[in-house]
Amino acid sequence: MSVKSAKRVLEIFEVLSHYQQGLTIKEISVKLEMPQSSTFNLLRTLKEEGYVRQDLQKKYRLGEKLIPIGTSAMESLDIYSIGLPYLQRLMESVQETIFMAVLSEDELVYIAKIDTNRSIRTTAQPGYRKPLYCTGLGKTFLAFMAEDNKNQLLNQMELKPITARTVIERNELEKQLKLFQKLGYSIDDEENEEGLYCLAAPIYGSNQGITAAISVAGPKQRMQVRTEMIIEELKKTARHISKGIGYSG
Amino acid sequence: MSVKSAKRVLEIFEVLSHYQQGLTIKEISVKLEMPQSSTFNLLRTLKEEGYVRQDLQKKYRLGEKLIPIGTSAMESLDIYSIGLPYLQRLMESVQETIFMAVLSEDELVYIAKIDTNRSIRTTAQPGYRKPLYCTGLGKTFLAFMAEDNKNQLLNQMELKPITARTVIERNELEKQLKLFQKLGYSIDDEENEEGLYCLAAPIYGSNQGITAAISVAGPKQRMQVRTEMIIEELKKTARHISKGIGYSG
DNA sequence: CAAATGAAATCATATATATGAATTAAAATC
DNA sequence: GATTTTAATTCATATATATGATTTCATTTG
Repeated sequence: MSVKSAKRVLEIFEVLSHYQQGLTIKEISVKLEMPQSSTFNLLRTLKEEGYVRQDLQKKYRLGEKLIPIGTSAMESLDIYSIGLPYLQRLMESVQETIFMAVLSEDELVYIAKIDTNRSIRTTAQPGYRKPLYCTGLGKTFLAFMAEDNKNQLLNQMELKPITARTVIERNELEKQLKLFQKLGYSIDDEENEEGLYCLAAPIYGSNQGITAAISVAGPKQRMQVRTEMIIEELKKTARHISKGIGYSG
Repeated sequence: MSVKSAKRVLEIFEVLSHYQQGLTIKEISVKLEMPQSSTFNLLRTLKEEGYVRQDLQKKYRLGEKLIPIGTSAMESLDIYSIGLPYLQRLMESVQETIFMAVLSEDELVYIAKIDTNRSIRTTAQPGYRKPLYCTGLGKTFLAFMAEDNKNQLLNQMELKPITARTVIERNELEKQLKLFQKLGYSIDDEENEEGLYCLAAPIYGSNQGITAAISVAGPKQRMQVRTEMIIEELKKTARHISKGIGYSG
């Protein structure tokens, strides 16, 4: 049996993370379907400990204690410290922005972004979440994870259009995933941000499964004239990092 | 009354954030002085929800769910989004690294770092914690917070030497704080990192108290030849941000 | 390979928490 | 500024959880 109030604490964190402008007790209790009095007690505890705070309008927001906890969670990933130096070198050789992400339930979480001096506009940042179906990194997870895991995720996934090019047909998406599997890398052709073209590859860990994904992202045109070279460097880097974190396949 | 298992969840997060290499159930239960069976139940719940995970050696570590939560906590601070553009301009005018931090219990938490192209070596990063007594930002909090609050913090604070110049005498520290109060800014002269000189100033919020602190950090020599100009820009920026977040003093 | 350590799981019951109802406080509306 | 609406808080008790003891299983260490 799971501990009810422990689970509720997590649910409160989760919902508050989606409402950075804060929520009232009522709003939280309605959204999480729990009695106001219980919500009140939990929030009081969390507030006492600095894990939530109340803003000027008395609305509850996430507290500052969670900031170093999140950073620490990121750094406790072996892939993080082992991967960074490789990503730096990848950036230098391809001269485009590099991302690394891990899977968190049905979303990806960015854990690194290596900027170039010729910077690009992108909403992705370390610590941000994005859906799987519309990003190069996300499609990499889907393409290279276990078949049944993939199907389970796809079944509960809503394919909302983000840009004009977002793939919103499940069949089309599955066809792509099969292709990526064969190619050993994934492509995101402005499916998530206008003008942004990404190439992404899987990183495997000691459990022999996909553990993370890395990508090279840049303006479509600049990327396309060097696709071959970028893919080669990308896949090489992914192999090196995989080996570095214990993959032996 | 606070909710026991909710509080324990937070204690688990806290202790795991200090042991990025992971802890066993036993270690956690000993450190937090709670029964193993209770610890087991809580960890099972946290693991089910992705807030902790077990590494290859089965040790518990913070889970990936906490990463976006921490980022969101940072962004939910009004000072964050309001302050950043000002910090960017400050960096451009002084051409040194800029930091911003908030207070979290008895520590400071960095929430921004604006790099220059002439970069410096520093261990400080957004999301990291540092003690108050040995940093420019920390001493700013101590100097500009309410007197009784300061004394309470100083009483429970151990002044460990970090570098050769760290102030480890309480009297000496209090003398400094009084001086900083008068000056309107604080100085960290290699007290936390060799070679690093910082000037820091308080940011006040709508509650009329210190809400955050910002600093300019750079190599001692480079900083000292321009101290006056830097202090002027620093204080100007702090005033602007304070006004921006609702200070009316 | 024996011994020790640690993890996982189960259980009955003492203890802590969650709950709905009631009360108070705050905000919105007339 | 009275009235209504909505949110926050308190409280007694039904309900859920935490606990220590115990067992099993797995892994590590000597």
